[in-house]
Amino acid sequence: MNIKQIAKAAGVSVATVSRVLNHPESVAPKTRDKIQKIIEETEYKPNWFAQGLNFNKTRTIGLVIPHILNTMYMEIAKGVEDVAQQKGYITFMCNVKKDPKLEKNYVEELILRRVDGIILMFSALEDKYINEIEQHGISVVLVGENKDVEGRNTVKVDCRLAAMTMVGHLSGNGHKSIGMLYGNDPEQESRDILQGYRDGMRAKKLKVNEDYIMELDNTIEGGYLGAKKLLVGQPPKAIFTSSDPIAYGAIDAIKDSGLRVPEDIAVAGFGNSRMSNLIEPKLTTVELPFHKMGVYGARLLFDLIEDDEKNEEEPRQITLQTKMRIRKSCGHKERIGEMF
Amino acid sequence: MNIKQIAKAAGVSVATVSRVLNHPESVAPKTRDKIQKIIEETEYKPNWFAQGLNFNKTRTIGLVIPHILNTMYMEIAKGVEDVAQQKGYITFMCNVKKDPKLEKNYVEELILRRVDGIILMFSALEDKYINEIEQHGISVVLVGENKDVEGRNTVKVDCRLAAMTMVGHLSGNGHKSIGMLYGNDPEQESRDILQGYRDGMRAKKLKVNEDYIMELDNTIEGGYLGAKKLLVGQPPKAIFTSSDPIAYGAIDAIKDSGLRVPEDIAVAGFGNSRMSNLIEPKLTTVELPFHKMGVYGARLLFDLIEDDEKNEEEPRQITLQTKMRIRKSCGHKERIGEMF
DNA sequence: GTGAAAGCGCTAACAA
DNA sequence: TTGTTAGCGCTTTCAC
Repeated sequence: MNIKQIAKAAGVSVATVSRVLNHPESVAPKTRDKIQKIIEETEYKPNWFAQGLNFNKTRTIGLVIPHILNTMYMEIAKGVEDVAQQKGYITFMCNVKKDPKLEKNYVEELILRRVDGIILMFSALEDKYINEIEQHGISVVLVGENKDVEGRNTVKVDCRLAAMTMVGHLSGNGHKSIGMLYGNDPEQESRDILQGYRDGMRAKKLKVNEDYIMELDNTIEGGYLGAKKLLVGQPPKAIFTSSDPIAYGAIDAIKDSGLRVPEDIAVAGFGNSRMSNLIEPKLTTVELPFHKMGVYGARLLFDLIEDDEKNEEEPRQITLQTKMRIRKSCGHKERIGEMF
Repeated sequence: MNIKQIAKAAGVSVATVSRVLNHPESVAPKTRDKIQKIIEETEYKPNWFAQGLNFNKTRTIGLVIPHILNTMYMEIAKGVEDVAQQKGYITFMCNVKKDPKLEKNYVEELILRRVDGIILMFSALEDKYINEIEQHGISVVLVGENKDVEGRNTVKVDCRLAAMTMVGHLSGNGHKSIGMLYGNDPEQESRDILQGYRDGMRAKKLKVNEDYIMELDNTIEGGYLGAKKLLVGQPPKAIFTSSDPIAYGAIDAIKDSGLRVPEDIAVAGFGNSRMSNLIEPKLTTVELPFHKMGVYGARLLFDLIEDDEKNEEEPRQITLQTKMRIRKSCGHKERIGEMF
């Protein structure tokens, strides 16, 4: 079923049908009704390619996700998708599996498919490459990027401050020697957390023992192995980790060594993933506003897409704040439940 | 940059450029090389809409996901995407949030965008509607659907058998009164598990106490509340649940009541989600081959897409088997670790 | 081996 | 208010 057949059936020209589709007010009510009726009856839908060829708009956005099996990322994705859907856009979710080459491939596909905008989540893409995307007339928003990118639209979280606060909290619980297990990924975020840890220690005038700082895989296994190393000799009284999975691994390792959490060693994580109040003991952690990041990122993107002038304006950098989730694992003296 | 400019730069007609793109062997090597060089230099990429208008193929598939925050679904999605990506296809992941109306909307968008095929995961779509999709020349594969659909290409899991086996295992551990908490969703799967439970009880000649069977929300909270109800009066010695989250909730409830798992009440789940070997006690559960479901589903779909004859053949129904994950929560007498 | 031109389905400028 | 037609960028048939 194409526009020609509709026109024929209605006894009008294709132009009139096209008008009914795009500027219905410019068609005589009688003609319009007649055509609309036929369109409904036949369930005619304009050919998407033909429309694209004329409009060069697709009502489609691309969302580049580091890894779809990671619920944190998917919460951001949901935020993006919630907004997109409400706007009547459809979203290409690309699982780049933390592979920069794959990410590039996907972005090229997105450009090819003429998406109206792209949201890059914790992207590994070089700056000049992002420029290339924009040269194709595609708006770009970076979400969850903590790198100091200038001249870009970004949504980020102040991880350094969050880490500082958590160290302050651990110190407030009486812990003086605090170890730090941080992941190698997402790179910038981990670095910021590490920096926050150092800043927090300094703020509380605590001595940083470099042997207590360890870089490892951002996985449960990574946390397990890292904590095991920390446990030989004189372990710290508290361990702060740059992600919840690392904390789970650490807790497992501590238990396996016959020690108790938090009595012997306190643990605090970062991310507030779903299971953090399921494990024993429930995990004290930093809650990141994942869904919100997606929502804000998407709104920013649609602002750019729908309002061309916005593209000329100064890029916006939105910074979101975190929340502390005080549970049992950090050895808080009064169990006050969850703190907001 | 378009084909005309390339043609001009090479001093040939657009037809020749098009030939180099689509049937390079039909062009004189000298001309071909020259054109190819220009194409590379200019990084020319054919306009996707124009190509679509001619080919009516998009190298794109649609994947309809019940909910992207559920890791199980995303594991299936990853399986699909792994295959798609390897085939050079890009995947539209649609998060339908278990809303049939939204699902329909999304499918319509996919049809509009002329995807080459659609994979429906635990779909709520009516049969006649799936027929409509196929009438648009789009191949459809159902994944994770246990409903008895005839004449469709499907990949499913034998949940009934898995549930039977698990009941057998619990019985083998000496439990005679076994309760069943089953979710209301995914509908068919839950029903199959319930059926497997009944069949398993019968096979072991155990009496089914209808008060021990309860339908509830497939969430941690649902499991918690359901188990609480079971705990008043004379509770069963073992609880089997139709999903891991329900089991987590149940374990939490049992602990909260001052009872121990598995000493007082054993628990077994279904699904083997990530955290099931993190919680205390580690959860005995049924592992579903999620990733495999996605891979097989995608392969089936690409068979249909790439080989038109296959569409005429008898639809294929692939049934995958599950694995038992025996851990601590079921009170297995000899702690043999995980059984495969 | 290559070019001219028709056609894919649609939109919009221009004419009537 | 409506119709005619060029054009969007490409593929392919038909001549040469």
